[in-house]
Amino acid sequence: MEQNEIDASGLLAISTRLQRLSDRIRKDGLLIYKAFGIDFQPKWFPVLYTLYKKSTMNVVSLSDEIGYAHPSTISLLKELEKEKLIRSKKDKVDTRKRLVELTEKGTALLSTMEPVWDVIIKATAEITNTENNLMKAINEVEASLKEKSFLQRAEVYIKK
Amino acid sequence: MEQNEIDASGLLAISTRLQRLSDRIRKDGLLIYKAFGIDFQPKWFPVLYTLYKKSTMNVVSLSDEIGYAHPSTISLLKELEKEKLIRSKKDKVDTRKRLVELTEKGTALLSTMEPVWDVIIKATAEITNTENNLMKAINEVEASLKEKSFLQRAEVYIKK
DNA sequence: GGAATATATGTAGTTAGCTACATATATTTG
DNA sequence: CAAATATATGTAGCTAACTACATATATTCC
Repeated sequence: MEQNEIDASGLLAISTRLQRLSDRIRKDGLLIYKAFGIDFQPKWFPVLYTLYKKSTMNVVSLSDEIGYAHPSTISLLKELEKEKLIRSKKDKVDTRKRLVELTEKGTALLSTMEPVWDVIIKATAEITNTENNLMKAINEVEASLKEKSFLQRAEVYIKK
Repeated sequence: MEQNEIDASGLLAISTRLQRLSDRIRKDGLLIYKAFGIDFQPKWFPVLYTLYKKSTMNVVSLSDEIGYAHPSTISLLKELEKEKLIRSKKDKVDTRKRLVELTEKGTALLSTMEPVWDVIIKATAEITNTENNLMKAINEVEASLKEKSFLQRAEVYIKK
C-alpha cells in the first residue's frame, strides 16, 4: 500500500527527479574534467563531439544532429568561439548558412580527451548498469514517446 | 563498433538527455492538467503533495522531505502563497521556524486532483514500463550514487 | 522574374532547479 | 550566563536548456 503510494508519487514527480539527476551528474562531470586538468564543460560535449566526427556543419544541421533547438546551439557556439575551440565561416553557395568547424586548438583538445572519456564512460557505466539500465531506459522511453506522446496517452484515459 | 560509439557518446551526454526528457515530460504534464481544466504546475507537486500528506511542516523539513535545497522550496512556497494554496504561520515554540500548511482552497484543489493523478500515473507507467523501467533505473542510479559518487568512481580509474 | 513561401540565423526573455552569502534565533558549553 | 556554535529562513545571482519573435536570404510557382 505504502509502496504503491511511493510509486505513484514518484511517477508524478518524474520530471523533477530526472532534472535533479541530470544536474548532479553534470556537476560531477565538470569535476572529473578538472581532475584531468582539462578546461571542459559537459554541456559542450554534444556540439564538439559532433564537429569532431563530422568536421564542418551549419547551425541548423548541427542542432538537428544533437537534438537541440537552434538557439541553444547558437549560445554554445558563442561560448566555444570565445574559447577559440571553434570558428565559423559563411557558406559561399548559400550565404544564409554559417559553417562551423573545430579550430586547431579544438581538435587538439578533443584528441587529448579520449582518456578522460574512457574514465567517464567507465564510471557512468558502473553507475547506470544496474538491473534497469538507465541509458537503455531513456532510449526506450524516448522511443515510446516518439510513437505516442505523453499527452496523447493521457487523453485516452481522460476520454474513458 | 558503431553501436559502441553511440553508447559511449550517449553515456557522455547523459546529463543532457536526462534534462531534455525531464523538460518534455513536464511540458506534457502541464497540458494534461490543463486538459482537466485544472490550473496546476507539475513543479508544485512535491511541495503540495507533501503538505497534503503531512499537513504542517516548516521549510527545512519540507525541503528535506522532497529532497530540495531550501531556497528552491522557498521560491515554490512564494508562488503557492500567491495562488492562496498554502499559508504560513510562526512556530510559537521555535520562532525561527515558519510553519506551512494547505489553505482550504489548497486542500480542495488537491482532493479534486486524484483522478488527474490517476491518468498521469497510468500514462507515465505506460511510457516508462519498458524492458528497462525508467523509475526503477532512476532509483537504482540514485542508490549507487549514494553509495559512491560519480566523481569518486571516476577517481578510481584515474589513479590506475 | 517578381510575389509568396520556406529556410537559416539571431536575439530576448523564461524556467526550475542550484550555490553562496546574510541574518535572526536557539542551543550548547566553558 | 555569556560566548561560540548550530539551525532556520531569506535573498541574489547562476545555469542550460527552452519558446517566441525578428530578419535575411533562397526557393518555388504563377
